[in-house]
Amino acid sequence: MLIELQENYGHIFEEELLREINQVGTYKEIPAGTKLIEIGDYVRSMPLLISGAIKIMRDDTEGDELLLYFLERGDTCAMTMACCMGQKKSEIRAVAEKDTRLIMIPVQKMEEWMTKYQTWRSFVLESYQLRLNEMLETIDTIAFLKMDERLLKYLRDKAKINQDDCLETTHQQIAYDLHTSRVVISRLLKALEKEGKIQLHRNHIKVIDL
Amino acid sequence: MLIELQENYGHIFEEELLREINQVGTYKEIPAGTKLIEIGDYVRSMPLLISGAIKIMRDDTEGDELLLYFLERGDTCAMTMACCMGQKKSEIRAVAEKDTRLIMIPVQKMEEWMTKYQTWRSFVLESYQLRLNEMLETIDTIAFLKMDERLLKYLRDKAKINQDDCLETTHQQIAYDLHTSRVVISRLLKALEKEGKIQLHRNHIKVIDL
DNA sequence: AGTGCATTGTAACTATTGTTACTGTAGCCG
DNA sequence: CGGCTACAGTAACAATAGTTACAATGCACT
Repeated sequence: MLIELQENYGHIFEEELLREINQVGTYKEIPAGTKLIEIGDYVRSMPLLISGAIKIMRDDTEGDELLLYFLERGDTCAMTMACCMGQKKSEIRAVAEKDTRLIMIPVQKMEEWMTKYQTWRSFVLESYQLRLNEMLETIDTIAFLKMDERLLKYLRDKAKINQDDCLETTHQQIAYDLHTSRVVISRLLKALEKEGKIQLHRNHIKVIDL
Repeated sequence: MLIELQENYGHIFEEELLREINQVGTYKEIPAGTKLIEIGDYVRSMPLLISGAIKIMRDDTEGDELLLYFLERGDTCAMTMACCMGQKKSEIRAVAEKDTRLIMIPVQKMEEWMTKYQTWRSFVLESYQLRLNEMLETIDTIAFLKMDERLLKYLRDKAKINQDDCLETTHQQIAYDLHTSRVVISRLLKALEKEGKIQLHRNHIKVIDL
């Protein structure tokens, strides 16, 4: 674990903090599709991502859901921090988008380090800033874009996160992420295929030119 | 200024910090309607609200705009902090919703205090958490609610913020805040009036029962 | 090979929201 | 007073998104 820590966080944390993380953190390998946090969960530790990607979703009580953003290597979940510190229930759902490796840090430590390490403070603050900006971008997307543009952006983002032109997903899954219906997605995907931007197959979509 | 500081922030900040704020902060009275921050501005100080309310808007380059949330007494603007710390341009626009009194703190101090005062650290972190949750609520609203429900929520929020059943605004202004067209708002307001929930007048709306 | 299920394609229709266009009216100002 | 402007009411229509219903196809499993 120490080597992976060095590689991914060596440039931002000092030696001593890295050693502490190594001591109290729990290394985990998460297979794609695993649910990490459910809405209403009490969260007692925060993740530091080593590799892979995590999808953060918002759900409401009616079964509506919506993709908020992805977390990647070097990211942590500001929402989770907010929950930990505030002793609140989680407002979001987290699902591994790909096979993911991460280190879990217990809440107590993360508060302790806030006083102890300048670099940790900066990291936490910067994470909040990043997340606020991601949330802004999400708001832009749903407020200002039409469904066809949102779908395009979704496909682009997904291809980038997975570093793969071939997206393994179903129309229904996309519909859930964008909070619309399967039929609408099928319709728009078909239009994109006719424009030559993608190729549709069962259970996967090949990105040609977005 | 010290008295107002005591009243509004006395219970969260220690004496010494209050004195420092009193020294370096600039007290300002802002009349309703004043534009505080425009998108693209470089921000070099953060506000601590004493009284009144500030409306935070998101704009894009096409002239689209959308109300994000209101700031009230005891609040500060996490977006602004994010800008200050990151030396970035503002992503949002801030306009005084009512006559507002606030204290402006220069960036350098706010960073210095992060190391020096435990209470300041907590305040900053808590502000980020509050703002993240406001953003989540905003996302819920635009993603899951229809325009008539969004309008209802808007009227409720506005009445609460202004502590007044009589909202001084125009249909066009509401349309801007909700990012839709004036005609749509007029239509929906008329429906609410028929349901007996509001009374429409020129330049103001009387809230009866929401 | 045949059954069953998940996935996709498509048509037809409805609902919601956005647009255009025109009218009326209140209030301000010369 | 007359004219200007901002605000509000409304109809008619267009565009977008959501819904229902059903057919077709691919794949896993027996």
